[in-house]
Amino acid sequence: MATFKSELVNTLSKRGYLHQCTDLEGLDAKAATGVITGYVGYDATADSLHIGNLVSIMMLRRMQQTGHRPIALMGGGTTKIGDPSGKDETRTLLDNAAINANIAEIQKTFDRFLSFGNGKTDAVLMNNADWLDKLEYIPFLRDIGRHFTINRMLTMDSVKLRLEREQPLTFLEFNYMILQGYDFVELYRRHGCTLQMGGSDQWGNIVQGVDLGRRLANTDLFGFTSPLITKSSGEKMGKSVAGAVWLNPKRLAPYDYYQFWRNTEDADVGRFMKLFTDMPLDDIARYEALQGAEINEGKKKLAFEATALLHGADNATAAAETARKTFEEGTAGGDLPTITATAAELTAGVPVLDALVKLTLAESKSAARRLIQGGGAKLNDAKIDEETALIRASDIVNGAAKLSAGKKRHGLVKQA
RNA sequence: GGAGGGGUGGCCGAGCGGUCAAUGGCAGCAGACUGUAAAUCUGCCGACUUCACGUCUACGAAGGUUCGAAUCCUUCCCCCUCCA
Repeated sequence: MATFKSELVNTLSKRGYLHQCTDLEGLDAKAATGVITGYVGYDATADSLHIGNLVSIMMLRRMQQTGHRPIALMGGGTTKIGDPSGKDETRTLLDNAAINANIAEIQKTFDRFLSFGNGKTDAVLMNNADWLDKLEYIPFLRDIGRHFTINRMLTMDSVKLRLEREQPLTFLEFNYMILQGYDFVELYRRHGCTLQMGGSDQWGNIVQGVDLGRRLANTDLFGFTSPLITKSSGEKMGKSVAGAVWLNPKRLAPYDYYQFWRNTEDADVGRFMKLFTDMPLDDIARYEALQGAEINEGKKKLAFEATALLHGADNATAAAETARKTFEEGTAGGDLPTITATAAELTAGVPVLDALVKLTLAESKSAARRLIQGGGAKLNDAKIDEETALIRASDIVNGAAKLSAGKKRHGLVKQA
């Protein structure tokens, strides 16, 4: 692997973030001699970012770690349009209040990965609604629209694929890339931002911004994309036993986040350590050398480090301890989902079916029945054979009865 | 505006008067094997309950024909292609 002059490009390259760059040598040279301001844009369509955003968040973190200034750009304005990339359907549009509420939540996530402030390398959070909302149609068309040709836009994957698949693409969405390109120039003007990063699916949009910078501001901007991170088995990342892998703890508990990483495929451990933790490369190399069941040690380390970054070391420790008790001791860890029952309810017996549903171990009572019929439900690690089984006071051992759906999903029933 | 084609369960996609809650694939859940891995094999996979080939809700929407429709007819909505 080539060695670069700048710590930034070196790090990005060695840790596996590099997919494409508009001018890698140019970026490297610039980063070697001064502070670069770079940004990544994020949708505000939900109140939480998810695992798919994490690579780019880490890229911003790497920028700061190597002495540069990251900008997290919230798409308060572009969210009102909807990015057509990779989608066949027009997104539901959100109103201002919902978007702003989402941004407030997402900001908390960035606080964990970046240090914000007014210093030279302090991170900045921007919202493109600040300039996009004020745009006037005719002046915008004349100043910006003139630099975009339909011919070119039609060749962009986001547009081309939609058209090839004979799916409708509204004019509204067609404008998305123009606005994203304009964002880049706006950030350049306001903050001297010269680098836009993103996932490989953003390449087209990013290049448009780089071009626009040349035409509009006569300056050289840089674009940098990361590869699409998939599991070694070829699947997309992004499912935990609890559903989507959200970064907001309100949506996904630290314990479940830990478990997501704990269940990483063997072949991915080293790669994910480089991307998603701050572990030194030589440390990672030692874990990569492990074989067979020993790889589990690497997965624990990965899970701990990744969880500690997002949720703090305390939460990571608690999650690791719960996982250890649950899977290695076979007892019940404190971080598992919990419901309570009164003494009277326990005397009468709490139906297992209800408890499974309440603990979200089953989606419905019917699903709970099927789970039991399929032999996947356990009470205190003993298979439940009867759908009518009850949880009684005598099932509460050490303060809780453990209900399980399969080997990995557990919940506790405690006495109120 | 004209002429064709199409809207089916989370997705893709069969069905084209009964045996259809609807073939198949993907995704998902569980079991076996394991190392809380992958691969593989097996079962489940609309909801509800008294678990039973029971009830309810479903094949764009609303009506109609029929003993009986996702399948036929009418009107409406939406999408695609070609023409103007």
